[in-house]
Amino acid sequence: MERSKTQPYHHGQLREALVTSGRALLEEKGIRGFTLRECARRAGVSHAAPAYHFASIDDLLAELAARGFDELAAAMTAEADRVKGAEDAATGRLVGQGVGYMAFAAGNPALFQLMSSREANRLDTPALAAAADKVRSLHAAAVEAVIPHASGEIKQRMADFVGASVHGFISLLLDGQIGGKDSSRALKARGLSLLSAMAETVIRTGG
Amino acid sequence: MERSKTQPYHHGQLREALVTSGRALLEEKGIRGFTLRECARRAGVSHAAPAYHFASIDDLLAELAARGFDELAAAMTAEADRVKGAEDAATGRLVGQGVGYMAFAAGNPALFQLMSSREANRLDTPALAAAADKVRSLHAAAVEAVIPHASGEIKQRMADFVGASVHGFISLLLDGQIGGKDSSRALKARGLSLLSAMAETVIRTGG
DNA sequence: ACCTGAACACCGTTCAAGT
DNA sequence: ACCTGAACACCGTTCAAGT
Repeated sequence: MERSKTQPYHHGQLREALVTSGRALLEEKGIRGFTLRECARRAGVSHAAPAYHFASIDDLLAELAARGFDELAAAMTAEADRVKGAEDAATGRLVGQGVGYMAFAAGNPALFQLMSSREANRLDTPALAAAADKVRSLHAAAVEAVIPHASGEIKQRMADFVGASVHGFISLLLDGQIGGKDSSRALKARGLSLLSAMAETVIRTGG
Repeated sequence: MERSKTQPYHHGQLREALVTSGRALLEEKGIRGFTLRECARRAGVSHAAPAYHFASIDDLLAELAARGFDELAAAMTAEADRVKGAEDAATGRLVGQGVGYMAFAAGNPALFQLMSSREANRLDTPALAAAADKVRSLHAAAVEAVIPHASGEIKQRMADFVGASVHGFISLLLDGQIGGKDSSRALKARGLSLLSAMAETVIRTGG
């Protein structure tokens, strides 16, 4: 196979290129349509090339999931920072993080589903575990700030509650099990309504 | 290929046999390890045989998901009936349905994940849509009974809330994102605690 | 009508060989 | 060190042929 100067034998950035093409492919085709050979094709290399950078297809998926959790945590923090200055700062952050969580999931539905799948969890690389943990601690910290004087047990149960409400709502929405024919605006309102009911429960239970 | 009398050329019950072997395979290997050829193998037929009963592998998965929703609805109803006679009957049913939901998911994790996946939703057969709708209406009916005098909007939002809390908690638990090292008993307690906080929120918001 | 076996175009992974 | 091309054992789907 002949090669031009713009297509050297060594790619140089193949790992990153595979992550990029993989992420796009995941959103296009979904988890069941995701193939390593197509990732390689889009990165312009042979189907055997990825093996040097990823031990297996699951290894690439784990990397995508880990980066997804990093982005999710960043989206939560960014949205919480954006809305600070509302009535109660702590409650604002709790709700803001929920908004950031939902916005990330809505913008990256297939990646989010991968992150929420048992297969992603099964092959837990340290990077994946650490990234997922970051998201949990953000929820816990926001709850802590809202109900600082509650018992540890109450705090943990409210963290469960917050994580479950936020994750459950956006998951059901993306699966099409909530609000089939509602407009995007109406769905956002339903999401915000849920987050505010959630925040009230935290305040009432822990205060 | 020679054939004994116990292995006739025509299977007779192949559709049901494929559903049975498919469901077992799904739980064993997970969604990514699920193959039509292995289903056929376990049912004792050639790999081409399933094509007569299911148009594609997605068609079989849709059937598994639809039956899963039927079972899920039955599990919710059964558990709600079992606990009736508690303090408040309506609240007991609301919580009981949540317990039934979580128990089904915990007992059939891979099937539950399939039911909660975008791919299951994408190829929406009428049977699948109807079965999924049943679960939603059970949540809605339980909320209705707890807060009969609330507005339609409040009722819908509380139904969102109930669906999200229950689904989110068990999903995060099965993904390993909640209570990694907790015992089974401790996890059940956390689930019940979440359900009771959820019920209180419904009563307070809608009453 | 229902099922088989061969065929086709895929797939993940491995590995000698190339650069 | 990084990548290729061939090879292997799979896979979903199709289709002529068998019962």
